[in-house]
Order: sequence, then structure tokens, then C-alpha cells
Amino acid sequence: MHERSHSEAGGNASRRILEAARTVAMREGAGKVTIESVAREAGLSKGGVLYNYPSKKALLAGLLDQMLTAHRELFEMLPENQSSRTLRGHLETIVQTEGVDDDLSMAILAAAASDPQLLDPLRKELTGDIERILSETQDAPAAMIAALAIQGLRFQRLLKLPDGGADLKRRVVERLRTMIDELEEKAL
Amino acid sequence: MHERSHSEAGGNASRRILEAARTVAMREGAGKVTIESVAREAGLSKGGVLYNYPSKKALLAGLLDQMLTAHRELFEMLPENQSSRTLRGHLETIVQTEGVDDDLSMAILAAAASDPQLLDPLRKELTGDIERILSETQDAPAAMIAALAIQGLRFQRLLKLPDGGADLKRRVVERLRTMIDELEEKAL
DNA sequence: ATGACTATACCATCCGGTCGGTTAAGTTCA
DNA sequence: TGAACTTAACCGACCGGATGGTATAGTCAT
Repeated sequence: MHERSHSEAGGNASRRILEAARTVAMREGAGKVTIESVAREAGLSKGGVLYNYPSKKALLAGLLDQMLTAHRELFEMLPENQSSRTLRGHLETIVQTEGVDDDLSMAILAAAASDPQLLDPLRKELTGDIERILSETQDAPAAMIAALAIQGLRFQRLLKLPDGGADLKRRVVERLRTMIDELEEKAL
Repeated sequence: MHERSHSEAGGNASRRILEAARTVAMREGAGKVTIESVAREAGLSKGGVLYNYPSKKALLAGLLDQMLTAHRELFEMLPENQSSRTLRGHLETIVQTEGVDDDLSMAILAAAASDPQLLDPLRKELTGDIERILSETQDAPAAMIAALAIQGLRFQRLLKLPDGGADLKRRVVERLRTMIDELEEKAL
């Protein structure tokens, strides 16, 4: 195997590059995520980045893929035999990532402005999630509304839109939990 | 060449410029909204656009302002003495603009990636809306969840995320309406 | 003529992507 | 062993064009 000769131990450059991209997005804003800035942050050159990701589009796709994977992993850590598992998973996932600055989602959004297909993997994932959510409940509209509210929470955080305060937000999450519980009762 | 340029009421090119920006965003995608493309679409030159809006930031700010104004106007056309008027307004507004391609919101999002303050007017407006929504109900969490679901609907449309189909969407809107009605009953 | 407004030409910068080189590690073969 | 060669990983100068913005010279109604 090939070890890095004069740098910190740690694996693949691709990982480091994605990590760097996230760092840059968080620290300097989504608009500053350029191949050069990512390269600088990752401790290599533009050519090095482009060796690992042949285009910026590929880099951003890799980023999105990593996000989706991380999300899936969080998901799988949740108890399996719950009702409305998927919906619950989405809610708890967002609660758990509280405080994590996801400015990188913004970078992907920005890129999606000119490259709409970049979001395709996300769309595919969500399509599956919606199917699962609907199959897990008898009350489709209510489940969908919960899902939409959770999506609303995500974008609220992403765009730093007003949220009515931490206290209300906490109560909203609690209420969503009981809403999901009630989805189950209706099914009985 | 420009027979209609001065025949507009007030002869103001600013309106035409914003209109052109929206057209370009819709037709070619958010990423293609540049000063030049807008100028071309508006039937004038780059200089002309920059005379009316001294910078692209200003142009986008004008765009956002126009959107907020339009939104407010739609709002004011709704009956005044309803319970949860603000919430209802948000819902009906989104229903009414069904089918309208809002790719321009995307342009603003894209711009916000590098210019986060661009969204400040939106944030201010939303802050007021949330205050109003909360003051119009006794059940703050439920109202907030409805508001979040509506926001979720907006972003779903904006990013062309999967929505479970037109039929479900219709039922979701109906359910949201009854949710808002129930907000009122709880207050009695 | 004046002042609001518009067009042309141009500039500086940034950014994605290319490309020929370079370094270091392995492989082959005598 | 060691010289010749191959390959993976990376470097960094450079190109091209897109873009925001400026400078300046008009045009047109009043």
C-alpha cells in the first residue's frame, strides 16, 4: 500500500479533500468553495485535487454522496422495530445534528443552481424514503405533513431563517414525536 | 430598435430588468442569470442594467424585494377576518402559485451562497410572519408545524424534490387546511 | 443645453480545466 | 545489486472564457 511520505498519517487523499471542502464551506461560506481553495485547505495543489476528482462537479457529487452515506449511517443506528421508522429516523437525525453547521449543503445548493442533476442522488434517496414513509402508515397525508415539516426544519436551519426561538423549536420536535406516535395508533 | 422602451408607464427600465431576470432564470436556469444575459433579455445593454442597478447584488436584492412585495400583495387579497390569517395566507399563496416556475428563487439562493445578507429582507419578513402566526393561535407548536410543512412544500417545489404525487399533495393541502381550522377551535 | 438614460469598449479577476513535468515507489532483468 | 523502465500520485504554470464592473461617448426629451 502507499503511505503518505511526509505528511500526517491518515488515509486517502479523497477523504481529505472532501473534508477540506466541508471546512472551507463552513469557514468562508459556500461561495468560496473553489478547487483551489479546497486544494489549499487539503494541503495539496489544484492538480492534486483534480487528480482525485476529475471535475468540480465530480467533487460536489462526492460531497453529496458522503452526506447521504453519513445520513444513512445515522439512520441505521436507530432501533429497527418502530412504527413509522423512516419518519422517526428523519426527525431524530435532524435533532442529533443540531448545532452542526451544514454550510456545505449550501455549496451543493449553489452548484445545483447551474447543475440541476447534481441533486439527482438526493432525489432518488428521498423518493425511496417517501415510499417507505407512506408504506409505514395508514394516514398518508398526516405522515406527509410530518415529513414536510421536518424538511422545513432542515431548510430553516440551512438558510438561517427565523425559527421562533429554541424553546418553541424544542416543543415543535416534541409535538412532531407525538404526531408520529399518533400515526401508529390510527393504524391500529 | 426600442419602440416600447419609453411607452411603459413611467418609462422605468427597472421593472423590465427584473422581469428579464426572472425570464432568464426560468428559461436557462438560475446559474445563467448574469448581468449580460439579463441585459440581452431586457433589450438593453450591460451599461443600461448597471445604470439601474449599480451591482449584481443590488439587482438580486431588487428581485427579492419584488418577490416579497408580490407575496404581500397576494396576501392582502385574502379575506381579512379569518382565524390564523397569516398561516392560511401562506398556504393559499403556495396553492395559488402552483405551476409557476420559481426558478428565480433558485437564483437568489445561489447568490445567497456567497452573499448571505441578501436573504436578510426575507428573514425579516419571516420573523414578522412567525410572530403574527404565533399571536394568532393558542397552540404554538401546532401552528409552527403547519408553517414548517408549508415551508417544506416551497422547497420541495423549488428543488424539484419528490412529493409523492399530485393526488397526495392535494390531500396534504386539504389536511393542512383542516389543521389550521382546528387551531382555531382549540382557541375557543 | 441639460440631465436622465443608454450603448460600446474595455479591464481585471477569478475559476475550471489542461498539460507537460516531477517525485517516489515498485518491477523487471541481467 | 543496480540500471532501466513503469506507474501512481501529485505539482504548478498556463489558457480560455465568463463575469462583474468602469470609463466614456453618445442619444433624446424637455
